[in-house]
Amino acid sequence: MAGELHAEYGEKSKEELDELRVRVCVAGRMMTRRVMGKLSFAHVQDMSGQIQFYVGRDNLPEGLYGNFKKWDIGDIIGGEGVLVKTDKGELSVKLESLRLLTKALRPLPEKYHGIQDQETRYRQRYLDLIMSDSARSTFRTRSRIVHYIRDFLVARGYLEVETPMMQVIPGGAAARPFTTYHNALDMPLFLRIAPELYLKRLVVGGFEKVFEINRNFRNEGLSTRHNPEFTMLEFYQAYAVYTDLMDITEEMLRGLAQDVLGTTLVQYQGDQYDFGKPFARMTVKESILHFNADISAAQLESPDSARQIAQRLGITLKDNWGLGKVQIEIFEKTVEHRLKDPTFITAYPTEVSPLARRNDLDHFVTDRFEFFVGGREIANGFSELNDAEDQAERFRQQVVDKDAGDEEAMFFDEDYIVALEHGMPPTAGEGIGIDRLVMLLTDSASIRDVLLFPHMRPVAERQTESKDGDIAEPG
RNA sequence: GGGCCGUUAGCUCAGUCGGUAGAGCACCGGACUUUUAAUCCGUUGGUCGUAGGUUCGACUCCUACACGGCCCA
Repeated sequence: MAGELHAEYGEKSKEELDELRVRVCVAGRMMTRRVMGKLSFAHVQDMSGQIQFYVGRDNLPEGLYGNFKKWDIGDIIGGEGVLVKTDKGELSVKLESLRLLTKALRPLPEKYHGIQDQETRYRQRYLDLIMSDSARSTFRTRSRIVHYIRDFLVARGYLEVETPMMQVIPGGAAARPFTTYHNALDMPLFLRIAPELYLKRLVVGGFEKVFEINRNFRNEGLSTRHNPEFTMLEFYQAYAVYTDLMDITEEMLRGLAQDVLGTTLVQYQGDQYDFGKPFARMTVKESILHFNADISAAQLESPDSARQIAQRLGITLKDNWGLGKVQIEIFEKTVEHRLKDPTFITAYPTEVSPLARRNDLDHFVTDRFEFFVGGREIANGFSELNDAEDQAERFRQQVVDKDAGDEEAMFFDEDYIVALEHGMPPTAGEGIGIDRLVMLLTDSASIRDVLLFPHMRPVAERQTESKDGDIAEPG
């Protein structure tokens, strides 16, 4: 592999290499070619990097050099020869044999500027990967992030599991699902919006530490932060509370940044966030007061004045919204985008947390947190609601909201209630959006830059596609 | 859903006041035994996103639509 050759022999001098006579065999895509009569140079790229081929006519079998000159940039070629240093000091393979392995029928993008068109980069990702170091690097980093998280959890005794992607009742989040249909069973099915309720069934079953890294599907618009399918980590731990998960999250993200970036200083879109320092922690209410000097605690706790504040902020209120929902709207409007440094926000209203356990001292809020960095939500976790009767009541409220027109409200999941009735130990669980985490750690502005194949609207059908004789033009 | 910007050769981009389209790279032919976006000479390459409209004449002006990007909800 090209990269390995550079690592092992890159520092050797011309003379040392001549003495060693290292024979190598390298294959890859021809990225550049410089023909100077009877001698040519070409760069060949494989997964590990590039290496230069030194192609001399007189070193190759009769006639081969003439063929080589006919091949194109983009062709896949394989060569065998000895390692040398050129006069300019570049490690190269002085070829003694050379083969065309795969012919490229279409040319590569322009070599100097690369692909400038975002659309081409997304629609033809293979070209982006051929041409762009930074694209390759982003997806390597993504893989490394997922591996780190998996190792981190497995090392702490969590069991990796897979739960249904197709669900009879989509649950575990507030979102519109995709629907599909099972012909043999003659019934509708939903692509999952979250694995949460299944993972908690596993905790009921005695798998006390479980996690899943997999795709969720939400039927929403597309944006620089939203793709219809995206990757989520969810993990659950019995006999833990939400503050335990905050500690684990902090440890994991700090170690992750160190592993992936080599530092705990995260550079994102011109800003820098220090994952080495303890993460800030404050409640929803505290954060609203902190960022809104003109709002008092008393105003925030009175339904009437809270609604007035929301209206003043331009929030369109709905009649069935309670105080908790109004507070969260104020939070999202005035606080969320300002949470630049790593921050845990806690004490989310029960009204907007239908799966979270109520706080023992204040039933208005739950033992829940969300984690923010760079003004974006990265994680959401809480002590799980394991009281079957309370959960049933919360589902009933969701159904009321759904009937009132809230398409993101949850369904009543009777089967899940039955599971809870069998007894779920006190448990804390958390979800982390992998794509947003990858964006953060790869300094990517759009979620499309961290998805190999982001969802794109199909290009319009070409009318000129079939021109074989369906319309007879007068000759 | 709203606003702004973009769509011209395979790729990256120019295109003046409305007068039938240019460059570099790639491709094709030629020269060249130490190049690094190699260089030099020559050639080839176009439904100007789509459909209408205005005009003697539209890449250019107008309208609608498609796709994409960014911002906002």
